[in-house]
Amino acid sequence: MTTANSLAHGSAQGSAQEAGQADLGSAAQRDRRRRILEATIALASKGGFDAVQMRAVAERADVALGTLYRYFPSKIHLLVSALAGQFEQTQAMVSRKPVPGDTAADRVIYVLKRATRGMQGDPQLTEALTRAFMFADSSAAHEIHVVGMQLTGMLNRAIKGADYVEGEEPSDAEIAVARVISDVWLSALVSWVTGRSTADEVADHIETAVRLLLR
Amino acid sequence: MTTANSLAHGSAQGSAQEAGQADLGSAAQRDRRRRILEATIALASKGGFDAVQMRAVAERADVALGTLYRYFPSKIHLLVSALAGQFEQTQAMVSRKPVPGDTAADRVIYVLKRATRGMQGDPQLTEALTRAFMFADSSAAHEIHVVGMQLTGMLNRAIKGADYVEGEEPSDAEIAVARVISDVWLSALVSWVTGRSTADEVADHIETAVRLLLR
DNA sequence: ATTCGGACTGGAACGTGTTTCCATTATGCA
DNA sequence: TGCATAATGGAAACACGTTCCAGTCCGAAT
Repeated sequence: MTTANSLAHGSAQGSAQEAGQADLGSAAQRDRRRRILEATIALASKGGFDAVQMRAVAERADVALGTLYRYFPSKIHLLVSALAGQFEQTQAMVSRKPVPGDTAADRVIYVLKRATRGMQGDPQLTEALTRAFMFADSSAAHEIHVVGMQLTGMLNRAIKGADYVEGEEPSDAEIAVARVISDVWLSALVSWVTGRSTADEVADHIETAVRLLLR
Repeated sequence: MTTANSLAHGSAQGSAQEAGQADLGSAAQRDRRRRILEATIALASKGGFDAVQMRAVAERADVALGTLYRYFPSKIHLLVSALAGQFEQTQAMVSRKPVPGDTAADRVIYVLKRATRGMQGDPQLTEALTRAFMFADSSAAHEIHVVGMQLTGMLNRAIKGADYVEGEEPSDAEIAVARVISDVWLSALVSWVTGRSTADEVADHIETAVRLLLR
């Protein structure tokens, strides 16, 4: 019996099947949650972080402001959850076929460039999600951890390439490399989002870093 | 407890231009600026990002709110400028003697661990400055760039060790490595600030990354 | 000394994230 | 079916970053 409000964040817990989202009790609740995240993405996509205003999200999702806050305890939680959702979606698409490339470096670069291009295709959305991720404080540690795991998981799959096996644990060295790469990727994303780097510079920087790390 | 305040390069006085920050004309103005940054550090040190409230800073610095905004156009600008000041101070202390260590990796690790320990000694201040840095948008691009340069400059000096020469430009490869390392350091700092990593994990992660990059 | 222009003060006011409260509506259980 | 409880809607209120304005102070030019 989930006590009262386990519906808050959409993450792990209940075990359950369904890889990602939380299992909300009723279909109506699942639907509200979906509408909220949908509205969040739509507003972020149109106007970035500042355009994701809680009143606007609530109105667009057709829920009361108080309800929105019951589902997501802050704007940051909301946006980071949305980021996790987007990631999951991307991962589902990517993980259908093995990553192309002959070396680990090639595969990682392929994956990252693809992801980067995807994000650059919707700059406002990327700005909103990235800034939320970076601004998050410890109260959103759990949501952030979920995203971090998605990211390093994706990288580990790319590093292993065809040798990748579902349950297999990566070695410590592999984990370390994946973490460093995701650090670089996030920093690069931030610098792009804040207008300090161009898309090309981001791509170059990531490629350089990966080749330094996977040699 | 870093309680900074000697960030104004003492000379600058008379008239001239002085490379660094805009040097405000009158002594009273320089003093206001100093008081503001001092108040910012004090409040941040006591209660972190949230405690740096613009009204509180203004009151503590004994200036009107409007004046505070004339000196620093937003809370983010204020905090990132404070960060630059702290950095400058650290650098001034560190740059007196050459960095110890036989290899580039050792020197870089030495410098980063020292800096990291310094920041961990005042967690609230670090949280405030780090989150401001990460949340900054393009309007603070200039302030951020200053900090980035300080950081990569510090790293380049550590990489070169005794061979370091003031005016000499680092090679592209060196710049790339320094940037990757600073990316890792910032990410590690963020994860520590948000409670996702312990201080030891941060130290380990940085050491691992540096050894991967400088081998 | 007077005047002029810009900087400073004090305070009100606005926007948006967040909290709070209560009436109303769903939901599940006996 | 009727009731107890939880969830939701609706709206006001609060907190803090930010903006604005009217009046005051100060130094420089006349």
